[in-house]
Amino acid sequence: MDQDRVDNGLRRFESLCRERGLPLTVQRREILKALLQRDDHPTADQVYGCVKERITGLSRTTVYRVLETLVRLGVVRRLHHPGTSVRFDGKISRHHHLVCRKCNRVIDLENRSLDHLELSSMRLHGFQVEDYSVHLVGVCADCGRKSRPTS
Amino acid sequence: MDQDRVDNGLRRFESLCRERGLPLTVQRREILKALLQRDDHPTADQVYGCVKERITGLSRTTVYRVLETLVRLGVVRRLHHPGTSVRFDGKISRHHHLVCRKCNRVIDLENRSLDHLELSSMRLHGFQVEDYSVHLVGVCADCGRKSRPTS
DNA sequence: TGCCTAGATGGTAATTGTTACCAAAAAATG
DNA sequence: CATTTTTTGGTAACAATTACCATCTAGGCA
Repeated sequence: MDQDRVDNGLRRFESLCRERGLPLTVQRREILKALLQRDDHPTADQVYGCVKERITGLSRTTVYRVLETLVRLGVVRRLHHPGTSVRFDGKISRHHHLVCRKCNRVIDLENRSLDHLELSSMRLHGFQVEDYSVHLVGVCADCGRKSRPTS
Repeated sequence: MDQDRVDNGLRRFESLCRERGLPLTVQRREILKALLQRDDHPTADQVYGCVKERITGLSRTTVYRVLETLVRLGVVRRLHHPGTSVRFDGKISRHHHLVCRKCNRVIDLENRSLDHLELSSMRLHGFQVEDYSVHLVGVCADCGRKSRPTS
């Protein structure tokens, strides 16, 4: 867990709220904090699971709504894993994903050489690229170990 | 629509079925054919919608099951769009995706310069990469036009 | 060709993830 | 503080997907 990322994220969130006149609620702050403190990509339900201990009476509906708000503010990313449900990621700096086709796990990958792809010369039919990420699909270490026991 | 892709896909599917002792059913063949004939990424329900006309009494459940089987065989890809439900793609050659963050549309992008990223030097923590794709996130031509009417 | 068996299909019911709705509660503003 | 606006909580609705089981079909064999 990276305390700086947590602090910066919260600060950025607070100033964005003031800018747009959005009330700063306990729920929004705690849900964002929980996301920033994690290194994985929890589902809405997993977020609910870990935040409800800090906010008594927290509703699942609120979690969905707040996550949506945070995405709109640009402080959280929505991810679409091969598993099932939508996932959320508090890390908004450019990073890529290792996707295991066996267990469906998605692991973050930070890699400088993938961060600077040359896109300018591409014919994109009027599509304006704002960001990108590379999805590497394959077999993760755990699953690879399982399928070939001794080699 | 690319007749070669359809034919090749069906042939590959049939030999894979024989290899693994999977029965060659009408439903499997028609569902795969429908996917190969399309250029977009339909949901299970959209596949159901266009195949049920050719197979009377086709069940939605079967569509889900067959799509799963086709993915396992490797003749169809499962995609996870920002929209909601899972989508399926009969094109299994390497290609990339333009993802519009406004309308959630996903457009295929074929681009040679993205097809040969240098991955060998990467530290992947034991992850074995089999394939990859680049997701370009931004605003599609239609949505861009809407938000800035005259410029 | 017709029978047999494993495996696939159809249809309904159950489950899961997500959204709609509205009354009650909490922020912001002056 | 009082007011106004927005959010929250909770339930009900909804949509996508899966479980289950009786029926049916493809493929192998006599």
